[in-house]
Amino acid sequence: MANGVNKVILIGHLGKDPEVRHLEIGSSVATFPIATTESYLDREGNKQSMTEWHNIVLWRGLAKVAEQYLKKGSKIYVEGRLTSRSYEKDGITRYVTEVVGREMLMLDTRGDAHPPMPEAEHEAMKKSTSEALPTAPAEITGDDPDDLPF
Amino acid sequence: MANGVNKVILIGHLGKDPEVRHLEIGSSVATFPIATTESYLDREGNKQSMTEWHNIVLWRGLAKVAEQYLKKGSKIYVEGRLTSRSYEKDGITRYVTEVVGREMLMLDTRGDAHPPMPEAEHEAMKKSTSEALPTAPAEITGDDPDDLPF
Amino acid sequence: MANGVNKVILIGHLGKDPEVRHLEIGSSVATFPIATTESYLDREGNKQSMTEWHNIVLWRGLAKVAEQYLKKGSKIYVEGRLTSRSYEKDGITRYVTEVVGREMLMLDTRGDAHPPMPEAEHEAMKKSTSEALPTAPAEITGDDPDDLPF
Amino acid sequence: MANGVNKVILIGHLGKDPEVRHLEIGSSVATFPIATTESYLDREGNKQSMTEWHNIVLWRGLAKVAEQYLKKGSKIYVEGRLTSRSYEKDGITRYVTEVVGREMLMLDTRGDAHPPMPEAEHEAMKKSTSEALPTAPAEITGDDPDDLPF
DNA sequence: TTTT
DNA sequence: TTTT
Repeated sequence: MANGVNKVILIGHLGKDPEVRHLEIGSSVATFPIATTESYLDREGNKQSMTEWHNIVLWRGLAKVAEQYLKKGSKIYVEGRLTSRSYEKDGITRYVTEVVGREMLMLDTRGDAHPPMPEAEHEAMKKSTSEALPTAPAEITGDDPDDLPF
Repeated sequence: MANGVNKVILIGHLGKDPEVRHLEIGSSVATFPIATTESYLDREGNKQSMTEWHNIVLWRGLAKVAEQYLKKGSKIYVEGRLTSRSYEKDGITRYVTEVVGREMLMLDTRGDAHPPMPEAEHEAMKKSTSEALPTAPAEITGDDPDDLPF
Repeated sequence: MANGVNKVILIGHLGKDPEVRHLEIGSSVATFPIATTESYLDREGNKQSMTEWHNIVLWRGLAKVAEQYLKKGSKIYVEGRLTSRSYEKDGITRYVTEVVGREMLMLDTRGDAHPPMPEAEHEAMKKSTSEALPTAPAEITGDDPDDLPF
Repeated sequence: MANGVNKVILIGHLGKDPEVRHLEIGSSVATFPIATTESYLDREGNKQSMTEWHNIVLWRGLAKVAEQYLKKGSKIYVEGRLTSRSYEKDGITRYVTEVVGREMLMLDTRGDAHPPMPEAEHEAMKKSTSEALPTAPAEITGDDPDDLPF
């Protein structure tokens, strides 16, 4: 039952170029690691930093943006959900935890090429018509159910 | 340009019953205040608490859930976006800041009636078909563009 | 370099009672799994749900609250950071991803006992003295202004 | 009762240079507006964007960083809490909603000067000593363990 | 291994 | 009043 919340928010740098796979279905998926580094001062007042690595998975539109615009070193914001899965390797069950991105922002202000349109996960928001009503919602919806590969 | 993030996460209690309006278009909107209370110990070790009031706005499916299941005192989780708007009253321009909810969870564990189905903003997630691939995305998409009034 | 963000927000239920260890240093640590369940409707309109399991780690004050008040089935909100670590087992390097909680809220509205004081991670908030100033900050600080490095 | 959550996460650009006040107490406060812009495609496939303006308030160390490094146009990440307050002006009670920042990150990758040390709100993190234990916490604490009430 |  |  939807009585749960599963939300991850990260800002970090890609540790590698994205690996992108184009699926028969017409969908795409990009995977890459990002490092998030938080700094602090230790007891002696020395600067310390904590770096964590995260496996990021982006689907569809976000995968395509990743393929075209992200590379090792790129700085991004990702909002998504935590997932874990297991797989067999050498007869041993191994576990991987990944962050599946729902939103992604590129944070490099370099004069690089830019995506034609910022992306939420293969989605486009609709124009709202709220007039004198309370603030209209920021819908994020699909334009056409047919472009949803599921 | 979609280089921005605007996210609010609240857990609090309704200060009043929701006011719900059913719009001609077939859509609905619910508004109500919630109080979020954070506690802390002051310098003397006394317990202090900080309460803030927030104007919540829910549209469509979430408005209907609010109408049916929320009332003064209900405890909820809301994730949404901050918006501000102005209006004239007595010849004076006034400003209101509201939180437009994208997701809402009811947190009362009382034996009350429950919504038939948890709601993201008038949306239903689609079944994903990811097989042996990296963790599949948790899509939140509209089932039918026609039920979107904007 | 503190140019990173690493934030996780979860609402879910404990899959087991917390395991608590009291360390020589006088500190405590509690660990337990929680399940977050998100629901959605698939293409055929059937209800589907996605459950993910997360390893939660709570330190100090939060560990003590967990020890006293949490048990299998308890519903909680946790805000924290994602961390991964490796360990050897049977000559194989294994990886674990955990969520180290910075804030925790108990969400059970049952008539159970409650913690005497809500806890942020071994912190107490200060009374603020802001009067006619912009909204006072919700400080989370140590007890002694002298240990504030700015 | 700490049964509440009040969290705001924004990424946007400063609309003006920060206004900084240095208080007698030795503290500082910076205020400035930021715009968050989210983009989307409307039904006709035209690009639309939604911009919201937010009043940001930063205290102490964060105020000093703002004073030194932020200016009109700067891009930042802010995590904080929503607050509202009222004031009288021309005999009329007016309301303001502000976001009091707990964490701030500068997101400009321009070759500008950088703050000596990233800042959380007047806090310094401790070096953790967790070794063979579960992932150590990313403490944000005062400098003196004795001021930890647990 | 949780919950509705 | 910002930015791309």
